[in-house]
Amino acid sequence: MKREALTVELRKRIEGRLAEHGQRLTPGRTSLVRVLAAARRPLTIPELVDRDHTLAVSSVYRNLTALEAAGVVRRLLTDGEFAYYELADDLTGRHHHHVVCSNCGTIDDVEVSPRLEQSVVETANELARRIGFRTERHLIDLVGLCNRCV
Amino acid sequence: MKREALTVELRKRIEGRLAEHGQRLTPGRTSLVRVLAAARRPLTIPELVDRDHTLAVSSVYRNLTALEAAGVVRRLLTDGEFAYYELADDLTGRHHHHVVCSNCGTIDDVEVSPRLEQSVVETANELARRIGFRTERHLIDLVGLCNRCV
DNA sequence: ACCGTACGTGAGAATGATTCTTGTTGCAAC
DNA sequence: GTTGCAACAAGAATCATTCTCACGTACGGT
Repeated sequence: MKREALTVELRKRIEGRLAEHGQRLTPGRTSLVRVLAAARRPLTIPELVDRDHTLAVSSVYRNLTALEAAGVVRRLLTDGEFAYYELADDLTGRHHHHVVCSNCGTIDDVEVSPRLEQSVVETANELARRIGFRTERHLIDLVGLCNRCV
Repeated sequence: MKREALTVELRKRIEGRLAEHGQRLTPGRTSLVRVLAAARRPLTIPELVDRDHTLAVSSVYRNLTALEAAGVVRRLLTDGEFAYYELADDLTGRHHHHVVCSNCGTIDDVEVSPRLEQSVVETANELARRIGFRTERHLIDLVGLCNRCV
């Protein structure tokens, strides 16, 4: 298995966020971030363990929870049997959404048009006025058939 | 507990969809649809059982699965402990999305601007051309704080 | 450098939402 | 009325996730 080191800058930013929550960037957490960064799409816990057999399942769950609390990773909303995890947008610098295949269940990253993003922001503002909802983030998933399943 | 009958038309359409899948609209299923129609927001299984104590938990799970396969109800993507269910958009005639409170977990229905819907359709078309993904439906969730939790 | 404390770890047990199993009931068609 | 099949209820089984616990390890004060 190829193990590219994280860039120094990325490591520093992650350490900072964990420190704000009184947590450290340990080897196990570093491995998780490395695997997630290499994948470029959300992964399930079994997929994470498959890609790095030094990871212990119980520690993966615990560390993903800690990383999520620190805003380093995000757990996706899914209805499948496994939870999916990915690096936070603001760490990768790639704000993105997902296409979910309703046949094989695979999730892939996609970036969408600025026009769509702008429409979402306008909608969030309108809802704040109308029902007092304060939007923190949004989620756009396109559900359908991937090119392999069509 | 107030039990409004379903409109004759709605009942007919649901019976039709179930029939296409070799299933019947039984009393248990009718109760589920009635409770969901009255709620006007997605409900969890415990909430469903709370609102109609004649429902048996195991039957609720089975019947919701059958109703979902027939396209009568939809199971939402969530990361909480319970699954949420709602009536399908094309039965209620109200295409809508959701605002999810990140504090209390409540999910409410919202309708969004035609401009936003149009942007999503354009994005779906572009993805079909670019990566061969055939979009069947989309999902827009705004995650943040509801007016009670702000 | 040396501890003490607190956090991190990994293996396995416990939890609990969901699904499966079993035996029974009720409708429909002949 | 009887045969066949879907639907039913209750409880057991499943299995992703969380918890427990005993051990290891890094940091801070001295």
